[in-house]
Amino acid sequence: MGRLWLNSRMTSAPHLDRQFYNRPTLQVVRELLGKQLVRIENGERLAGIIVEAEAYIGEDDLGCHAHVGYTPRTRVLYGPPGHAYVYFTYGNYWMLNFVAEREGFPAAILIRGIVPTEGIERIAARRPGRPQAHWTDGPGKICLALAINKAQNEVDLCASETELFVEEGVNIPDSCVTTGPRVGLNNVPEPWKSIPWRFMARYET
DNA sequence: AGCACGATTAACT
DNA sequence: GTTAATCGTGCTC
Repeated sequence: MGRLWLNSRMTSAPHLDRQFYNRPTLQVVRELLGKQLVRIENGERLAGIIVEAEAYIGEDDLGCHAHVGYTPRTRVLYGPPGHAYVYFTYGNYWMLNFVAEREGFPAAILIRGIVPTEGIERIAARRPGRPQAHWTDGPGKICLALAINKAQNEVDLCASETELFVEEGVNIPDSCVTTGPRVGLNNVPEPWKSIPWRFMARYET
């Protein structure tokens, strides 16, 4: 895959709109593969192609934070789609999610892997001493690399002037997509522990 | 007020 | 493969 065409005319690349997120979560996750995540930091674009994501769908999903219902933490999940849900875990790491489905139904997509495309030097500076292949190959690493934390929680991904959004990227054919159980749900009962809501793209730069 | 646990990472054996 | 680090969240007392 060559250089992304939109790099040379980025000002014309539109944010994905709210209707993109206002759909069944599994459909949104699949279509997010290959899209470009963009973080505007001090006017500079930091970006990467999304290659791994997971779905967390509703209060019935015991792996989803919304299984505890409406709390201060899960409030954003019940809000309108197309917003960021950023939470803190393991005492160290931030996790970036996108809210999906209609307002009132709590669902989110965890961004687990991206391939950096823009702002490489700034990203590298935040991942000192580590090989490029491991800069953004985990949900906590993405937030470190792109300077995402609680300040980005509840950010509107669809607003015209937003610091975080998704735009068109590259096509990922079905032949390059694999699915499997979500990661890290060790104490979650079946079937939620093993349901194949993790989506991964084979993507060669 | 105290407790158990976590949608992880990096370092270690 | 195993494990420590580290603290916000939600639950119990």
